[in-house]
Amino acid sequence: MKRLTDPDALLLQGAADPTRLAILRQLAGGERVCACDFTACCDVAQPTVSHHLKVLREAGWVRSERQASFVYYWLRPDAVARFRSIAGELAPVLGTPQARSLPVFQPLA
Amino acid sequence: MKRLTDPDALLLQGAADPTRLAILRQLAGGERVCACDFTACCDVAQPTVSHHLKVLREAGWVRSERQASFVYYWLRPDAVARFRSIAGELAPVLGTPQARSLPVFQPLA
DNA sequence: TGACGATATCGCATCTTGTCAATACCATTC
DNA sequence: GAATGGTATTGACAAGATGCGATATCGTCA
Repeated sequence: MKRLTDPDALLLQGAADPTRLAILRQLAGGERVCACDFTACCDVAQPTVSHHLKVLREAGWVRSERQASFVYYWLRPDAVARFRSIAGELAPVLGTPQARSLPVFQPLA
Repeated sequence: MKRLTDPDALLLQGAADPTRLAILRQLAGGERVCACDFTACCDVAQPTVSHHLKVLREAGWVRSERQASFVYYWLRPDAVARFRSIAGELAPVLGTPQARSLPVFQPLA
């Protein structure tokens, strides 16, 4: 398989899994979420959650911090910004109604 | 692997490859691009390009049309809109103007 | 210190993906 | 029809991804 040297592809690969996307969505509010709270929503075992969190960390999506015996995760704003930037790059027709109504990053409009 | 029943995860999976991301970027202008033009930019063999184009089509990213002996591909605006919508979902509070001045995204930093 | 709960890592089985050579398919031209 | 050039499909393989049980590690509390 081709090496994922492109950090953008790595970022996208990080989000391109149902479990990880669910994790990201649960983090989308901006608050810190305990690792123990992902096990419920994702319907996978604890080691699997831990694995996906590691993938997300290595892809640059999240940071984590230990507090007592719990580990809290939160979204990295720069990762979200990069993701929105990629979305902006791919926009061919900037005049589509959907695109205009979205609160997205528009470089130099 | 968990089934990619989530169409959003499928869309992200479609873009989560260096070759496919390069293809998408080449289509970002909005014009139709001949399949023969991807072989050069992507540094992969012709069957590989054809395979990736099929993946992109099945993920909903592109449409294609045959003209004479050439096949032209173009981006689906609704796919781009959906992608930007996902980006919007993931954005926490994240002040928009800040996104433009963020340093280069470094996953492992 | 020992027990306990939360999280990470290891090891393994299984499935999926990326790649290309060979080949088939399609449209055009001779 | 035969030849040609562009594109898609097939088949095979290596590498990677996903999942979980078992186990290790970490922090807290008694």
